[in-house]
Amino acid sequence: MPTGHFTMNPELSPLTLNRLSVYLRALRQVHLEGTQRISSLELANRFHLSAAQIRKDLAQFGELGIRGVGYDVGHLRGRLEVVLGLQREHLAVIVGAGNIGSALARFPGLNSGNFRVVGLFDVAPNRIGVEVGPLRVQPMSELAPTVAARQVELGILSVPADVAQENYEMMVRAGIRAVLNFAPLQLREHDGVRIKNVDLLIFLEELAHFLG
Amino acid sequence: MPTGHFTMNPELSPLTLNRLSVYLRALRQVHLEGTQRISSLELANRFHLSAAQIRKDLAQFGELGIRGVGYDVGHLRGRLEVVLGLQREHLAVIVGAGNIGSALARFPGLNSGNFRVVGLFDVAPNRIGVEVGPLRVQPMSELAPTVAARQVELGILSVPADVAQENYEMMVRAGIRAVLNFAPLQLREHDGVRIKNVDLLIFLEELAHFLG
DNA sequence: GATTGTGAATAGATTCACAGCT
DNA sequence: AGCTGTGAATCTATTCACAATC
Repeated sequence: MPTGHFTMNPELSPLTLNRLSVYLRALRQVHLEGTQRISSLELANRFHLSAAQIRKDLAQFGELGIRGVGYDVGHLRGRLEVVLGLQREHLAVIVGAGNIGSALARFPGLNSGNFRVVGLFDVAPNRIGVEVGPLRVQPMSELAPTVAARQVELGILSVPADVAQENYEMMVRAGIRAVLNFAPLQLREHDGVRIKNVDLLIFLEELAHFLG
Repeated sequence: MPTGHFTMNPELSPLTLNRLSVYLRALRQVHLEGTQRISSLELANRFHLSAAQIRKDLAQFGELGIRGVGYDVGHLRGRLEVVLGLQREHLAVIVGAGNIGSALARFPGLNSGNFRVVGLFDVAPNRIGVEVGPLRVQPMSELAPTVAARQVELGILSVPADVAQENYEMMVRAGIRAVLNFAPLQLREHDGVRIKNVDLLIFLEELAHFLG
């Protein structure tokens, strides 16, 4: 299987990227069950996806499947992990030790496999030092040193909206490379420091629309 | 019928719906600042949106703006609130009083304005009765009575993946109308009980892709 | 003069359907 | 015989550009 080309990102659309994550999750489950091979149709049926779309999505990374047979689960899984940048562990810090930040610090999903939270920061003096799951809340002054020392790539921003922009800027200056933003506002993005917004109210509002 | 046409949902696409929420948030902010009128261009510039798209999105609800002038902020805001089903308060319950569920129960954003959490449920006997913000954790047996008595419409599902489907089914049977799902799996959706998935790991995976 | 609302143009995403491998 | 990979067709979304309106 010639895997020479496409080491450069072929500029995936957000929709495709999202689906690749879904495929990866499905493949990991199938892999755990011991299945060696799976066809696009089986995958589609089991996980309510579109077989044609699975093939189109995957085909852009070369010929990953075997015609007449299907996909090798382990191989495809590995390939998607590389595409999604999950072949190694990524370190993250959380800024904002309120409800959401503290919950995330304790959330096992964020501390197993591909991601690990190595710091939890807050401005409030009365929060500093408090133990939250495996972490202790640290003052903001320790953000930049931590990021530099441990080569932290990801920042999780869980502060109130009115201080979110300045906290984002601090993350940028500290050397963070990408930010997951829980504050309900549109941050002004700095070059090279990508933002992914997670706005719980917007999710609820979308549901509310269907309630009429 | 007070507002004539389009009381029936004109079947908005998820992308449009998402943007309408963003517009509403922007308008609320502008409204608070006391601004009476705003043009699509001003809105676009301030919030990094596309003016043409704002106009196209809004135009499907009739002629909401005034040519040569712009949009009346208060009127447009009200209109979007109706479209998004936010003209009244929606009650919600949380099933799963773990990290995420407890954080959401305490999250002020979910308890002000258009949404109110009126119940927090869990199976674990040692969690029952624990105070979490304004709520006490209740046993699952009280879910259906609560939903029925208070006409709860929204369910927030924050349980582990392996019990998510059965807890979703319980919500459906209890009479919940729409579910925000934090469990990392694809639920089998029942007719009329819409699901919105919020998968934190998928968000991180999308960011990881850009870290290479 | 300014700004909306909109048809036409463009770009993008999904589905179809089948040639080409195994 | 079965399933992938893919060009063509379709569907959807976005942007353009300007006539209609204030």
